[in-house]
Amino acid sequence: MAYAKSGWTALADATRRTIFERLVDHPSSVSGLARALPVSRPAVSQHLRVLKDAGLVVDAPAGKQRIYRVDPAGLAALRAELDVFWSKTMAAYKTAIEQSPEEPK
Amino acid sequence: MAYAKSGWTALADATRRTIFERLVDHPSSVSGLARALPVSRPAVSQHLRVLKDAGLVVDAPAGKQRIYRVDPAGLAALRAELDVFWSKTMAAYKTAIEQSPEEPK
DNA sequence: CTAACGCGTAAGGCTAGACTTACGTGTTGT
DNA sequence: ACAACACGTAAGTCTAGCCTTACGCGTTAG
Repeated sequence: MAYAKSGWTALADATRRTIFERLVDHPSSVSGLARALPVSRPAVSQHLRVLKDAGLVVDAPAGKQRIYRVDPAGLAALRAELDVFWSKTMAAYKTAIEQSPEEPK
Repeated sequence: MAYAKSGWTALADATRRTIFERLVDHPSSVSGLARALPVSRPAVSQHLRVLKDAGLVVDAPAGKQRIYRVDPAGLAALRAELDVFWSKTMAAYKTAIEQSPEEPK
């Protein structure tokens, strides 16, 4: 399942990262988030849209409200991508100890 | 240690992510990276500056060139931050299942 | 010494996107 | 029924930042 936008892009903005961090702690409604942030409610809606498109959050209607929560699948995808970076880096780091690899090209 | 800019911001841009991915595979010079990318060499320099400020890469002079490589410490910091998200999300996910049984579809 | 290479930085143009206000839709309570 | 609430979206403004060309500094080869 391909996401509309990369999770990296979604978590790039500071405000959006704050929203995500709050959702990590506990699910919230849109206005609940907006009340705790220095931006307007529509701005929060737009941020949530980006996070949703990235697969990082899911939403469910709850009466008049709409509760957003973190989507474990999207977070896992990001984690997997980062782990590839990590393992490759560690592998290169390990081989770099005994010899000094030079890359002229 | 605090970095000038968040690693999330540094990896937000697609071009910068490509540069980082190449450095994950093997250290490179600036022009080496520029040759493989559809942007100019100064653009690569500016991207590397952002990655360096975020603590994700380190550079070392090598003759006329300047070799950039991934900094394991910066990558580990990002990984740690993501792991916090992950563990918190899993904890909330687990209690959500225990308290309210998920209805099968 | 001089020329060429590799790199970083400055200055400017231009697009992406973060934010606002205004409005429309669906839901709940009176 | 109407009114209030929660939310999403449209339209427009404005800033951040990505990319370019032009230039200056250090390093190496001839």
